[in-house]
Amino acid sequence: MNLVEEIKEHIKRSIIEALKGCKTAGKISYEEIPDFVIEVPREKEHGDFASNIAMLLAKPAKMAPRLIANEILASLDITADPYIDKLEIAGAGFINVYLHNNWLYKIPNLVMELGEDYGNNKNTGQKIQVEFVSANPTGNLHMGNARGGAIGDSLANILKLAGNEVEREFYINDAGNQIEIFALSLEARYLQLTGQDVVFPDNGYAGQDVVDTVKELIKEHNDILLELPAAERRQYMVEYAVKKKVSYIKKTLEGFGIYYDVWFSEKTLHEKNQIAETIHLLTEQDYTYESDDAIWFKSTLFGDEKDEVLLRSNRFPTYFAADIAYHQDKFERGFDKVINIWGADHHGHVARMKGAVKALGHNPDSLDILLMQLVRLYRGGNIVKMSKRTGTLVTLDELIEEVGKDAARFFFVMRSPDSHLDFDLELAKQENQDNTVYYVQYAHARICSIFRQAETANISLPNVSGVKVDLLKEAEELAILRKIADFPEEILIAARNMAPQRIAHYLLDLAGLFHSFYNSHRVLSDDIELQNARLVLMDITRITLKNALTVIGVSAPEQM
RNA sequence: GUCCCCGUAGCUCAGCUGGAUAGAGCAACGGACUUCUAAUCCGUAGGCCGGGGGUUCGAAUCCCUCCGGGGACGCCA
Repeated sequence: MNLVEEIKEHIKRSIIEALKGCKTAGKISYEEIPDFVIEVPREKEHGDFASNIAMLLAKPAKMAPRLIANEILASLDITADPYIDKLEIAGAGFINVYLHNNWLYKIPNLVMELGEDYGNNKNTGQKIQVEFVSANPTGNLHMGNARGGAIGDSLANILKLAGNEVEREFYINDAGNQIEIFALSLEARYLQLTGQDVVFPDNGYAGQDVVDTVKELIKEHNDILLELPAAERRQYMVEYAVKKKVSYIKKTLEGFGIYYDVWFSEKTLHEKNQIAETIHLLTEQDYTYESDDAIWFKSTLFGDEKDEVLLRSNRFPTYFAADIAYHQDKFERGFDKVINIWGADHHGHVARMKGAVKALGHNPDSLDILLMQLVRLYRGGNIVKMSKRTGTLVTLDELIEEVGKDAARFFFVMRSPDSHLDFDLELAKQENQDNTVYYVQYAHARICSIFRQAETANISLPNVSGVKVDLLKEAEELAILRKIADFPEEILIAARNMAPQRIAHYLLDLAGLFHSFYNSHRVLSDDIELQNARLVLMDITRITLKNALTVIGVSAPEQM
């Protein structure tokens, strides 16, 4: 249920009706009605909504915008209109729409009725998959994964509220080159730990966590390892380590409030021969060729700068080949839209991935890739170079430990995915007190406190149906109602633009309006009817804050 | 060299499908607690939206170009 959208549609329909009337009467001549908007003006003095129709129609109708607006208003009868109170022409030809306040008084009932579902929009029938984080199971999660996690999970929540069926998926890169290197790293550590003098591979995973994993392995299964031939031992170790890493990743992400529907193993693509089949499909369409002993995809046909290797000269598939097979699998599973959250360092991969999707006969627009700029980590003003291979990184676990889940998620999601992010851990810790997430959480806690206070005085939340909500006439009260009314619309915009940061900013706005209200008016008072109306206002504010916080994975504490 | 992202208040960043007088937090300055949590509020100050050109009735927003910062360009993933 989205009241704002409903009213916008109502205004739009009314204007279109009026225009048609004008055309029939010969007052305005036009071929087609341009795609105009009903928007919320920045300035409150410009009404509740405004439309730009007259300006857009000026050229085709060969008429001054203000004259067009005049004609529209003249043929628009609003005397019995359920929402519109007043219309006026302003500026270059804007039509400003003023509503009766009564539409805002529908909000309390609506929010109370929907509760935690408030914010939900009507079903689109679309099935969307969001794939995010998908970190290699060869090491710990780092800051970039943390940002991807915060953005991906929030976006999935937003898309759900926007009326879509949503699935979250984690792609486990448990095959290919880096797994080979991982295996060699494990083996080297194993041999070192059992007293042999071996050189650690140059490009190996040097992190302490690899050593720890091997130590655990030795402790649990050394008897098996001793018996196995080298190649089988390596295989055994890597399977053990990947399993450990995946379960660690899962646990850490759950600690960050992220739960996946599907954990998809790259290895299964190899095992089920899906990569070969996909390459075969491309070859059938004549999109591949052989050169230098390798098999290439003609990605230049799809706007890429150069062709890409699918099968190396050693006949091992590249990561790209596996990824094409993976996307083929996704589309075969029937998603209307597939969204990937990638680090910006993968941007070169976008054009050829879309090309491959198109080559396979799918609409490339049904694949959306949200590129997220990388996180640079600082500690006390000094940049920290992060590398899994050298083992110098700050893990997501450490981040949660140092900064806290709520602050970290809010921080990541507050900024646009497009913006480069410098994260100074020292600063984040120091700023803990001033962190904006607490401003929002405090608003929620304060409302809960009012209800605790009420309870000690034996005052309880009245049933909304018996409450005179039209007693809420103060500017601060109306502003809160208006903001709450906007929530479902805000979800739609955030979904359309894949912009989770909008929800964080919405929360700051709503919390700010609440704090202003709190400082100028009292909820609990001798005026029982007004008190009841305000208790309802507080409760729907609390519900909306909580729902929006839930969207971005931040908790709504009852006390602080 | 080619491609991607960014450049908005002292700092960190918002700004929707182009819309009317440019927004928030922090920092600065001045105020507000006998009353539901002062982790709050109210007020003041702070801007050539990197520069230039173009499209448009209208540009922070779209296009071109230049400057500055970051990143990607492998039979790695």
